[in-house]
Amino acid sequence: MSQTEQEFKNIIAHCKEYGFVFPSSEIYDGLSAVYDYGQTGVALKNNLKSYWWKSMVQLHENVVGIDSSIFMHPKTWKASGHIDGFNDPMIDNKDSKKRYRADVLIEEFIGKIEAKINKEVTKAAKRFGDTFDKEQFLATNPRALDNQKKIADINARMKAGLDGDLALLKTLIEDLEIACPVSGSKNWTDVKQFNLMYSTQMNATSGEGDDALYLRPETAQGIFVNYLNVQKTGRMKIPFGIAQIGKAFRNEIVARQFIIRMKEFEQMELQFFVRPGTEMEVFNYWKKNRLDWHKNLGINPEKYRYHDHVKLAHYANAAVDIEYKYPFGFKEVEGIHSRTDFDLKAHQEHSGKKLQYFDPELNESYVPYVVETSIGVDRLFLLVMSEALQQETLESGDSRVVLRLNPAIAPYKLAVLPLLKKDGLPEKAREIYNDLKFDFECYYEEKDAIGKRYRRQDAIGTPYCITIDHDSLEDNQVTIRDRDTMEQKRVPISALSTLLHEKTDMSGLLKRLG
RNA sequence: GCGGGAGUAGCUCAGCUGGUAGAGCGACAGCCUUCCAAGCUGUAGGUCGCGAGUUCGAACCUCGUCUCCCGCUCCA
Repeated sequence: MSQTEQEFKNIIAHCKEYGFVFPSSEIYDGLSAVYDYGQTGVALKNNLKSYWWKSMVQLHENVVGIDSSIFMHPKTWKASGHIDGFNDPMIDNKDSKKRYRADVLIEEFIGKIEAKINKEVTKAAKRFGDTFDKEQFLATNPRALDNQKKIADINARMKAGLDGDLALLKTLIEDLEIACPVSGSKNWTDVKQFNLMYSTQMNATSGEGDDALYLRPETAQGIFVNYLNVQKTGRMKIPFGIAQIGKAFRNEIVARQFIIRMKEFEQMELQFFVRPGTEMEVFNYWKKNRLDWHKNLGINPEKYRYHDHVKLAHYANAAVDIEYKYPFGFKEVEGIHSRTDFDLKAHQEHSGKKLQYFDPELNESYVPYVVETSIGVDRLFLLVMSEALQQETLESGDSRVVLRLNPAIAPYKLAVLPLLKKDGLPEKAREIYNDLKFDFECYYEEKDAIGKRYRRQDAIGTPYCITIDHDSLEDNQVTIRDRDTMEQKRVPISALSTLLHEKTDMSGLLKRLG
């Protein structure tokens, strides 16, 4: 096993052992590509979400948040293109074990016939010279006519297949004698429909038909359909943004690599509405802003890179990914897309409702352009764990495992530890705990030797431990121990609150964003 | 879905050519301890993934099945 594989396994093991992430329904052997967050995991995750939400909504006066439903009107997904784009008929070649989209195979075949026709046209054009009339040639040449008829036939049959009967697609592929580009064989499996969206139904009594509902495959559409509601009720002026954090569901054919690709996952998305023509400027703003946000967490900047999309999705005119170097290589953690007016226009058409904005400066109405930033919470979580989890060797020769989380996102801000479990130390410690718990996530622990307790806190990333000893009873001071340096110093109990606020508050992290 | 690997205590694993389960760490309770995984005593926890078969007898052999991990498409 390579070192990076080992590193990755360590992270997964650590996540489970210290209550960050568990396989879903583990007592039933787990559920593939579904995970649960445990007691420490949920705290870290909530803090990450809070960091994002505050940096978006609280720090931008022209950004507001919403929380839309997972269920949406079925037409939403028709408009967004997910019905067409997320339902693929797939076919496997039994020899090469490769999987193809059946419609793509057939379209490639059609492409070949079209190439033949074009060849004929070029040949004829050469022969006839200037007098050549392409339209007339196509309408009269027997071979060209024959090929055009073939294409029409294939298209008709493919449409019939795509509209319902998948067996027709297989027959078509067999009739056309399409071979696998890899193995060259014509040994195909049956065509199967892969629905990347999970479906359920609206009514308790029926199972199909017009009642079909989908679990949203992205949170973005919930923002688009609410764009006018928010704009009007919030009296928002372009440019403005709507932020949302929520679950999304995708039935990935291959979903793996721990929480990198899950069937149920969480997204944090901002859709930013702008005047057409200004989108690139805004795109570049968010491109920089988002990477700065990541770096501000204290993540090694060298582990980040941008990945500009060359091939753009149908809805985008610019796209960039922020990638992080996970133990198994660079992977996308966040995407920034300039989506043009694709989504709003589509919803306008499908709903029949105008989704325009009247721009008082221009004195005209238009459908705004959208710049989106979309980050996977779970990927961010794994990123942070990968970055923070460190094993270090101490001067004494011992090793310790320490989770160097930024204090603002750590599950616990401090642990309150009586040095001994007697002589009134626990009572004094409880007193301090009960005082601080209103402002900070505190962990109280009196079992085992103090060193052991320190290490346990290191493993879950608690930035500070305070220890109450006999002197504390007299002088009202405690020892505060720093997770990263392991240094200790004596501070008055009365000074703890101020010190901890300063070191662990989210506002400190946000202020550094500027 | 296909190919490859693997399922034994909370974790890491041992368990020989079949004789009804062990270690280390961890957990819990107690004792002792004045600051970095110390020591001592005790306790809990496993129908060996599940189901059949072979056998006097299966963690081990055979078949089936489930799940996880790694590769093949796409993406947050």
